[in-house]
Amino acid sequence: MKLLVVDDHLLFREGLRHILLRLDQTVDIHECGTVQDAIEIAKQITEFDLVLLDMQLPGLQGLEGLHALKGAFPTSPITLISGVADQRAIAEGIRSGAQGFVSKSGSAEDMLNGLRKVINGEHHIPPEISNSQGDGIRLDQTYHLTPRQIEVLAQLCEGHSNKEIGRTLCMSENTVRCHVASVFRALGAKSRTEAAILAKRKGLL
Amino acid sequence: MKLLVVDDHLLFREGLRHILLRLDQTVDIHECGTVQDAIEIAKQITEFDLVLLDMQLPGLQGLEGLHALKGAFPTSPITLISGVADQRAIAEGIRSGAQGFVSKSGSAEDMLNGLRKVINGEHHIPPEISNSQGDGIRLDQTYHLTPRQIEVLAQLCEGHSNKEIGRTLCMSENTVRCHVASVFRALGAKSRTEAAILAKRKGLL
DNA sequence: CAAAGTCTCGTCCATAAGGACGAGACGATT
DNA sequence: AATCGTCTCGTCCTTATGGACGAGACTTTG
Repeated sequence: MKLLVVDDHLLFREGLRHILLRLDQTVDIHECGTVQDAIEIAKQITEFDLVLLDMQLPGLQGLEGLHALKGAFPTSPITLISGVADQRAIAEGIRSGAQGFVSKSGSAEDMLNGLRKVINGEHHIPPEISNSQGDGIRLDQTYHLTPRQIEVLAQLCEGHSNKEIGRTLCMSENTVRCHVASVFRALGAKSRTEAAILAKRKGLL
Repeated sequence: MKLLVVDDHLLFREGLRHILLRLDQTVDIHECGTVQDAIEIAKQITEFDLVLLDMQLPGLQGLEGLHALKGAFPTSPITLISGVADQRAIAEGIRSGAQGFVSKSGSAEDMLNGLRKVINGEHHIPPEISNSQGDGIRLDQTYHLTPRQIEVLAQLCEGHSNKEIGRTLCMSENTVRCHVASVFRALGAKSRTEAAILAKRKGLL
């Protein structure tokens, strides 16, 4: 069984290797640190039984990385790994063709069960995430922020003024105000300082 | 030998455990996912030979977490772990009393060498980081803030307005402004959002 | 095609924030 | 006793912030 692990943390890959050995004694584990490296590997090996992709990577990252990887390994099932269980990103990942998702925070058993399902051709999403999408029981607030709002929020979190944000993002100060107001509504913040704190605390960037 | 690993990713902890076993066959590894949990552990076990702290954690995070952990284990050497080698954060961590730093991206051998140094009472900073700062980490920037200024800054970091701060600290809004202005001068901040970020980043509270 | 969402920019207005002064009260230091 | 630092509060002023509208252009979705 051929596996590919794409994660920039060597130590994490080493830990993962120990876990993956419990899938099957004959596993053949290939590793790399970036999507770019994975695409290089694709020139030699065109198919894996499973590709594990970290969502936080240098270079091609998140969903972009997923799309690139799908192009490199069109027939291999891809499972996403992430430290932060961002529901929206996961949902979009599945919609973009990922076969499953496992959390870095979960137990080794949870991970192995999920990966076995994916190898068998099923999909896998941790119940605590799919539940909150199904019943609408949102335990931890998933915020809907548009791309532009996130850019503005990022600048705001650096302590920049509306005028400065407008300059760096090439939009009028009025438009910045508009996005800032939307962000405040979305986060329930009363001031930019509060928004910055919430953004950092909730890991919205 | 008693070790404590504070990292929210169970899988990473499991990987780390395999690495740490190579330090010493008799290691007694304790684990938890947050600084809050670590403080709970401190009620039973007050001293470790080494505490490993991830800098990206939910809840108490970064330097704030480090300060809290220093309080819980005042006599135990603390080594920071991070996926991103942020020189500034590392320098401030060392300045705040951490004994060393190891990168998640490094090899297992690098990590073990670093940890051995820390256990032996030395400091450890990866050469690629200390080099780029020249001949070591400079222990600079000590901000002089009066007690009242710190109280105001703490409220400011909660996202409160001058009026609110005045109410909670029993002083006029004018006096709050005065203290805020002093804090800005002391930190070199241009806005309250920037001051809040700096205060959190430098661990001034 | 139509509807919905996003991004853009504008106006008007009230309030908050921030800078630059002065000044009195209080305690500790010299 | 005199000085220094801190805390307190005030005024005057400019700028920044935030809320509440409308409205056109553009893309995506149904």
